[in-house]
Amino acid sequence: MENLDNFFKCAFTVDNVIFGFDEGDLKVLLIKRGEAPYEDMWALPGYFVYQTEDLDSAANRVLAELTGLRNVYLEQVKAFGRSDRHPVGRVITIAYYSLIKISDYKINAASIARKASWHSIPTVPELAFDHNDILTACFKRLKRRVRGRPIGFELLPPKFTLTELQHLYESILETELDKRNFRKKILSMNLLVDLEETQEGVAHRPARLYQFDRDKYEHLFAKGFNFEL
Amino acid sequence: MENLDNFFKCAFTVDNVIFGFDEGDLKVLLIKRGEAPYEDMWALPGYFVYQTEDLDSAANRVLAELTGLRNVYLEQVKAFGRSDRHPVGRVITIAYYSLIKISDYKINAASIARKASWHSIPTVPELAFDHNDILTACFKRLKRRVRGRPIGFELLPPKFTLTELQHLYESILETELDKRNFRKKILSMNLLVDLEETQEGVAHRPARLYQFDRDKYEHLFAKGFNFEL
DNA sequence: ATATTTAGTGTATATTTTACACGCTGGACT
DNA sequence: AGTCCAGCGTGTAAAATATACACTAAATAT
Repeated sequence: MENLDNFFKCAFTVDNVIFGFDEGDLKVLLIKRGEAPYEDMWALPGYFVYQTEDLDSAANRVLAELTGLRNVYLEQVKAFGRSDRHPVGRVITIAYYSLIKISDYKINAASIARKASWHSIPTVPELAFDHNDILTACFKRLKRRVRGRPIGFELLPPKFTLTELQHLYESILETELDKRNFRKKILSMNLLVDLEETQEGVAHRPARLYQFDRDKYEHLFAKGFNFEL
Repeated sequence: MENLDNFFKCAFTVDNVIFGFDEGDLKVLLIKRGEAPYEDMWALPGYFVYQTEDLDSAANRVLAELTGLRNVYLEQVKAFGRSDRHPVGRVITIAYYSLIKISDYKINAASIARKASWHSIPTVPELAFDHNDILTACFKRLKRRVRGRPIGFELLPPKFTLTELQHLYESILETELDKRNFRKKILSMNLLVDLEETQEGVAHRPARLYQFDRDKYEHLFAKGFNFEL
């Protein structure tokens, strides 16, 4: 460890599975590759880690470049490093996933240039490199995490209905939930503020709007409270 | 991604948190550094990943070199890559933890040369590099994993008593468990074979010995069964 | 024989999870 | 104005699970 004998020309990248939720569906942002290898295939957004850059910063950078968003939920999942995973050289990638409010996603020059678009999770096509493996690992992590941390709200607009929240959980957990039991449980945590407003412009009885009380959660969490759905 | 512009001289290593269980205590195998940086400090066993080597293979290699053991439980946790984490150059490390039966640990030339020794988790000293962070992350992962997968058995000899098993869980979860409830739960899964043997040479009523039925677990798991303690 | 140490066992209570159906409310349509 | 439609909002009983708890049994040591 004390010398440079074992340093060689190699690279590491970060790949970021960017999740969004829209039209009752969990989606992931993919980009169309414009060059070999894997030209014209869909791939996860990723880029090289600069020499003096922390991994988390690199992941945030990739996210900001593509979506214009900062300070969003971002979590490292693991490293992927099969020695043959990249045809050009030895490239290890560190996989992250992030959760964004799809309505905040800003189409910018980079996202146009890289032909970014949203794909429903259940119908993601074959991806470049080992990106299907990476996506699977990140989705699995999200599935686990969402039950023990109140991160689902990262995917919803600030005001949401309980039905929207339920559909979000159903998409992520890939299961159906009972409406009454879901509401009982989520409301019993007292982390949602009833805004005493209702939806507008819907062709049926409008639902109440709620907001997640982050401060209250942080406070309870510090005292040992555990979110659990 | 298509060219080598972003390749630079760097390195990646694997660091392996090797857990063992002995005398009712969860332990970790540390080595005493023989050279700068961090000379004479305790550190996690780790080494460079060779240019054509998979990450998992490298982690297994580190483990085998030090302990002589192969085919043991090994799980990647995450990458650590603060740009200043290594004083000599840019070194990203991939953290693994492994679970071994401490009685199988073979003291060999490498472990003598690297001055390897076991340390109780609660009293681990300050470590080189960011190795305390790595240890913490791996321990946390183990804590979560051990409740949802039957991996605790990896740390015990093939024949064990229920009290030993309970103490193992107590060390990992850092909590006390109720003897009757623990037994009820673990036995109700029907994954333990009662060997109809008892301990020998103990100065008290000898306990029954059990064995984990791995085949049965695999079979049940394939059918959707979930271990849960 | 008796003291010491750890093994092994069951029940009652509290808590959590699950299953389940109908009236309400607003807009859309005619 | 009346009716239709779609999705909202609500409570209870039964089942399953988790928790709390204390004594007798079996071996060695003295």
